[in-house]
Order: sequence, then C-alpha cells, then structure tokens
Amino acid sequence: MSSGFDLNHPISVPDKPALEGLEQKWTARWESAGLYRFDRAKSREEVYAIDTPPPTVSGSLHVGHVFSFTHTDLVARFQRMRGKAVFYPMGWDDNGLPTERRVQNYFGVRCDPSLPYDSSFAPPEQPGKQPVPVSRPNFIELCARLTVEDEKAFERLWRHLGLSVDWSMTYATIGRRAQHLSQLSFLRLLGRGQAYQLEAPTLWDIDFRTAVAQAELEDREQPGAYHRIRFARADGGFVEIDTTRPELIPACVAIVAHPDDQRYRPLFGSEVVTPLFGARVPVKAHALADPEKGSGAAMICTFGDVTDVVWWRELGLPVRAIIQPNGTFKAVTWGAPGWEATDPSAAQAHYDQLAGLPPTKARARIVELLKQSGDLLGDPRPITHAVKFYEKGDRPLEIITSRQWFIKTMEHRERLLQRGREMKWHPAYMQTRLENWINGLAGDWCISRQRFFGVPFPVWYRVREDGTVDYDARLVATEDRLPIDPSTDVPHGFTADQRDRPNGFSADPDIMDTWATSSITPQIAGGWIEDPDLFARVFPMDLRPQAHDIIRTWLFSTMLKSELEHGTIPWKNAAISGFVLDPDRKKMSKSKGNVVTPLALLEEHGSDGVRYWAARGGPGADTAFDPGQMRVGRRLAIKLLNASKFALSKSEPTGPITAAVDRGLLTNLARLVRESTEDFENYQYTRVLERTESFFWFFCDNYLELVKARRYGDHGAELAASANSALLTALSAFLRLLAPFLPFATEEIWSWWRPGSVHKAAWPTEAEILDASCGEDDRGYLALFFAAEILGEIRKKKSESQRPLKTPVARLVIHAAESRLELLPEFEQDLRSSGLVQEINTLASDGFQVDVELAPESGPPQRPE
RNA sequence: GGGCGGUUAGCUCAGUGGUAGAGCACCGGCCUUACACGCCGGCUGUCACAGGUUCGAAUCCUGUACCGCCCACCA
Repeated sequence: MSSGFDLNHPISVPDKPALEGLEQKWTARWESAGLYRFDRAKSREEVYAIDTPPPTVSGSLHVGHVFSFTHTDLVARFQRMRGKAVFYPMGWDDNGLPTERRVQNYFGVRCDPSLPYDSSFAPPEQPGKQPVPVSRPNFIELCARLTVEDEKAFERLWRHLGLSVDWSMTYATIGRRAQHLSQLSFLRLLGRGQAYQLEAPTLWDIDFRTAVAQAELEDREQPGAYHRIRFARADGGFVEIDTTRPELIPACVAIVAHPDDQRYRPLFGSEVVTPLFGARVPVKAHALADPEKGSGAAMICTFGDVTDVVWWRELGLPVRAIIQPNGTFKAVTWGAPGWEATDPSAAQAHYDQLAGLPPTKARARIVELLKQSGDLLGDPRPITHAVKFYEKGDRPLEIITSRQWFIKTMEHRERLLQRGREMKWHPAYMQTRLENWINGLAGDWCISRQRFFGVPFPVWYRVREDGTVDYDARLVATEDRLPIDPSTDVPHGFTADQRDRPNGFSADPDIMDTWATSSITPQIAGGWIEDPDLFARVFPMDLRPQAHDIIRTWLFSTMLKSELEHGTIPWKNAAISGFVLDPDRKKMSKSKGNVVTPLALLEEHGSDGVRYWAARGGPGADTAFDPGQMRVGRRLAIKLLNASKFALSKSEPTGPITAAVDRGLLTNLARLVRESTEDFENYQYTRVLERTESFFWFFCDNYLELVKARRYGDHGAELAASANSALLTALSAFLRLLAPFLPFATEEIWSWWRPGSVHKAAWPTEAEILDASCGEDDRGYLALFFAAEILGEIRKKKSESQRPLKTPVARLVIHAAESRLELLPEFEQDLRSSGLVQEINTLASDGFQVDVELAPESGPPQRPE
C-alpha cells in the first residue's frame, strides 16, 4: 500500500527512545499527510463505513467517551490495514436542550420565536439579569458561535487520543446539512403518510413545557401516599378508592373496577358523585383495573397517568382537563358545560383554592379540604412508588392534550424486529435490548417539541378570516427551499406582512426531537441527496458503535428512519460499548464528582497507555476506571520502543532463517496473526491485544535473551543472520498487530526503519510470516519453549541463591523425556550463552527437572562503605 | 412484575468439558552494554451457593442469593 510521507527511510534509532511528545509529532504529520482521508474512489466493497456517534458538545468529554471512541478507532485502524478505505467521519451533537440552556446562560438571551430575525444583533457583553429576547434564527446563530469553540477543543482531544478520523468530514446536528436532511426526511414521510399530526394526550414536562417521547422517559422512585377517598352513591352509600393524586379529583371523569369484581359489579352503569366538586361520574368496568390494588376501584382522571389515557380512550370518556402546560391548575367555572356539579357554588369555592397552584401544592391543599369534608378516610398511607420523569426533567411528567407530530412506528414493529436480526450485534445479547424495546412500544413516536433550539418543522398553516389558525390547511415547504425556518421564512404565495394575520399564515412553532435529527446520522454523514455518489459508496454502513443506554433512542430511531427511507438496515454491525465504572461499580458521572479530565489522563499516561486500558474493555463490558491498567499500557509501549531499538540496533547481517528456535518463534507468531485476524474481524479486539501482548513479553523475556549472543555474531555469521532476519520479521508483525492499540509508539518505531506509515501498512498475514521462515516448524516451536523453560529454571536458581543473573552455571543437569532432550542441539549454544552455562548433562526421565550448579562466588565479598 | 448481563487471587480481569491463569498490588533478589519508565523469582483461590448430568464441571442443566442494567398500565 502507498503512503503519503517519509519515503526516505534509513534505519535510524534514537539513543533514548521515549513516548513523550509522540502525540504532537505524529498527529501533526498524519494531518499534513492526509493519512486518514477517505478514498472515495473505492467501491462499496472496498469501503468500511462507520456511523460515528456525535458527542454532545455543550457538555464536556469524559473518560467514558475516551473509552468507547477508542474501541471504534481500534476497528477503524484494523480495517484500514486490511486494505479498506475507512469512512470515519465525526459529528458534533449541538442540537437540543443542553445547548439551549448553555447558550441562554452564556450570552444572557432568551429565544422568542415570534420575533423576526435581526441580522445586526449582537449579544450583550455581559449577560444581564434580564435575558434579552432574540429570534430563533439569532438564537441558532449564537449557538453555532458557542459550539464551534467547543468543537475545536473536542477535536484537539480526539486527535491527541489518536482517533483516525477523517477530519475533513465533520458535521453538526444543528448544521445546515442536518437541518436540510431532517426537514427533507420529515416532508417525505409526511408525503407518504408516515408522519402525521394529532391532538392527543401527550407526556409533558411542565418545566420545559414540552412534549416528550416514550424513549425519553425514566422511572424514579418517589415518596407518595395512598389517600382513601369516598365517592357518594345515589343510594346514600359510598364507593371507596385509593389514589396517590387526590388533587386530580376535579378532573375525575369515571370510577373503574374489574368486570369480574363482585364488589363492584352491581354498581357498573350507575353514577357516583365526586367529593368536594359534586360531579356525577359513571362507574365503569375495565380489565386493566386490578382488584388487588387499593380498594379494587380506581378513579379515572384526565389525566393522571398513562393508564388513565387508556381507560379514557377505550371507555369513551369526556375530557375534564385542569393542568396547564406550566403545571398549574387552570381556572375553571363550575356549572359551565363539561363542569356540571350538584352544587356549583360549593364546587367553585373548593376549586378556587386550587386554581393557580402546582400539583404538589394543590395536593396538600385538597387533603385539607377532604379532611374537613370527611371524604378522606383515615390518614394517608405513605408509600414509595415509581413515577415517570422526563430524563432531563426535575418534576414528574403530566399528561396534557396538545397538538403534536408523530412518526408511525407501531405498524412497523415486526419488520424492525426482523431488521434487528439481520444485523450482527457485538455482543450478541444486546439485540435483546432492542427487541424488548420494540415489543414494549406503547405508541407512535412523538417527534415535536415545544422548544426553540432545534430543527423546525418546515410547515405553516393558513390563518382563517377570524384570526384562528386552521391546522388542517397546511402549507408545506417545497424540497428545493430546504432548510427553512418557518418563523422567518414565508410560504410561497404569501408576503412577510401576512404572518399571523387573518387570511395570512402562521408558522408551525415546534422543533423536532433531537433524535429525529440524530436518527439520520448515516444520511447526514454519507451525503444522502447532495452527494449520491458518496452515499452509494458508504450506505448501508458497516458499523454503528454506541453505548447500550441509547439503544431505544438512537439505534432504534436510526433503524426506523432507514427502514422508512431506504427499506434496509442502516448498518451491518452494531458494536455496543459498556460504561466506565467507578472502582465501587457505580456508573461514573459528574454528579458524583469523580470525573477525570481526559486530557490530564492522556498527558499522564500517554495516549497509548489510555488506549490500552480502553482496549481491554470488550464489547458491551462495563469496565472499571483503572489508572493501573493505563500504566501497564504505557509500560508496554515503552517496552516496545526498547525491544525495537535492540532488534534494529545491529540488524546486519540478514539471511535465511534457519535456526530452529527462530523458525519456532515465527511459527507461533504466524498462528497468533491468524487468530488475531479472525478475532478482529469478529470485533474481539480485546483478545487480540491480550494474546499479542502476552506473546510479545515472551518474545522479550525469553527469545531475545536466548538469541542475544548469537545475533551479535558469537556463533557465526550465518546464525547471526538467521536471528537478525527473524527479529526483523517478528518486529514488523508485532508492530502491525499492535498498531491499532498503540498508534503512536508503533508509528514512531516504524519510522525508524520502514517507509510510510504503519497505519497504512498491510495487516500481517500468516502466509507472509511463514514465507519468511520457510514454513511451519513444530520442532523449532517445541525447542523454543523447552529452551525458555530451562532458562527459567536457571534464573530461578540464581534468584533463589540471591546471585546476579550473570553468575555462570558450572553444571546443568536436565532431567526430561528423551523426546524433549533430543531437541537440545537445536538451542544448546543459545542456552549456554544466555544462561552462562559451562557444562550440560542430560538424564532421561519421566518428569521435568533441572539441577543448576552455580559457579562459586568469585573473590571475597566487598565490604560496604 | 418481565428480561439481559455478572459473581474466578487483596484489586482489575482472561479462561465454555480434561492438573485453576495473567497483570497489578505485595514479599524477596538482581546495575544483566534494548529497557532501573528495567530484570528475575516468590506468595495468593470452598471458581457466589445448592442440587443435577458426566469417567471428569469454573465451564453444561435446574434452582437460590447478591450486584448492575434494560423494560413494564406505577390507581
């Protein structure tokens, strides 16, 4: 393979090789040589394409990113050396709430989508107390300004870590291309009926004041209490129910019990009256009601939880909504249509004490009222229960009826399950996560958010003559205009002054869920639409690397979009990284104050050292943060420098590899290469590192020691030539095997004696090594390990005798099976020099034993000073 | 409540039917012309627990416990 630089390559080994400074040296050279540029002349079969996860730029990179991005880079480097043109872009996720919050605080502004774009706007020097309102396009500009700085810092870190990304191919999830394709994808789905708008009860965060999707929920254990409440029956009796949300009694539209529940069967079809508000509500039967829970009867409110929504829909109940988008109780006129009460003024008097309050305060208040009225039976019984939260939110979600955009998912579930099975998962069991998620889907994907910083929907609506918006009269942007912002752009046939005017138009105020954009990262990176030639060469991609916590979001939504747009899987492989754990097995997170700055780690242990630690965490494996392993990796890199210096320092003469131990070494190395190639193809990079490392240490500790004298010429030129050639062959293979893991040390060493970059060198092959050593040599293989074993016994004796290793051995008696003793001539000379052995005797024996007789200590011991 | 992983030396982890392993840590020793950012040696185990299959189980099966994670209609 060709490479772009350093074609002059005299062997030149530094006196004191060191790791320090290699990151700066080589990142600069790789960049100037364009080493990792994607070669778009290659056909799809010759390409290995990666759908890199775009890190969130408004946060900071942490050690978990370093961990998982290293895994991807290992695979990228391997595939590149296998001859693939590696498509390895980098995206920046600057879309969404985290950035929105950061921009608000940093510049002291607030997005007001109703404002027109002001091209001369400049943010305040210092953020003031009152945020300055700005238009959405201005807000997005500020965002781009801030994130561009973050992105530079991220890129520096990634380069320092040695990621072999093609830095000419970056994208941002709020970038023009991402906006264009997000809107285009939306419009096409809309055109095909796969996207639709609906006014329906939706999960709602009252602080962010936006709808959220099922995928963004999380359960949190919260303290709560069962309140036993009585509802009056017409016959003067009562129905008792338990509720954790008594404040929703004014929103109660029915009571429900299980159809088979004998206690309530007589009541089905009758009406009861809500306490405090005197609303008549029916008693209904539904199979979801659990006779075991509470009293067996429950009140249905619009809406307390998702079960209420099911009951409301399936039982055909009316809506009596009381919670507003900001979470407070809205004003209600009791006695008005929909709010009928037996005593409207009493109901009003009670309700007025709740209006304007948030749910928790309203709950406390209504408990007082219920106590006074006698409708609260006994004391509230405290419990702990799981409550749904928006994953970024601070207060429990409410369910609020609102107009939202959805993408159809429910009708594609079976096909998506099949697509999941078409992919290879690393590790395989992660596929179960996807299947669990798909099987548990409760509804279509809500993609609209009532936020500002994100990709807007390219849609306007007609405004009626009376000034109300006609949501059925959609004005959809044409594809050639994209990307557009409907809050400043004007639909065809209208003028700007018709915005929000009678008979004019009004913009869709919402933006897309961040996953609606992230779900097309393969299309954004691969040039879908604007570069069909590139797209054909990279899509469907080979690899999606990501963490397991976003299988239900990023992975799933990307599969959905790919299915709907292209009818294929988006990638052939999904490699799922684990988390980095504290030593106490908890997930590392900022809130625990245990986050280490990645750059400091890289500087302390060297990028190769940190990569070594990361590479030891296999696919899917949660891995402990362990600086000890980074030190081990660093030592491996240093050892590689020094062993290479030895191998290259006196590399003449070379010649045929004839000595048995030399051929044995290469025989073992050839097997290692074969197995490592298979392992790497299967994303088992951890095994490659482990085995290569292990054999490399054997190579250093035993083989190098055995052949040291010989390669210096002590046993003649021919045997020296065999040793030198074997050393160079082995070194070349070791460097290439370790190049994905230790890109800096291996590149440095490669530059001492080989042309080009090790990262563009061909991955070693079994055949190549066996060619160099004229085929496999099992006898040599056995001889090498036998020699190493005897050498170990000699060292042991010296160590136990507390004598220097250079102490001569006067006499060696080797007890072993005849079949092994017969190998001795193959390595006798090497053994004599490396162990400083004077006399060797052998004794046929069933077991293995070595008697070592050290030379007497020479001269009188020196007196300490 | 359902599911997925895990449990092996003080620590981090390999090991998927054939005599329990590595590195780190610890202890002892060694200036050995590649490396003192080094080298050599040593110590360390009810393979979570209980049954079962097998000539033989860390490994396969059943169950249990604990840890972590994912999911769930949570009144």
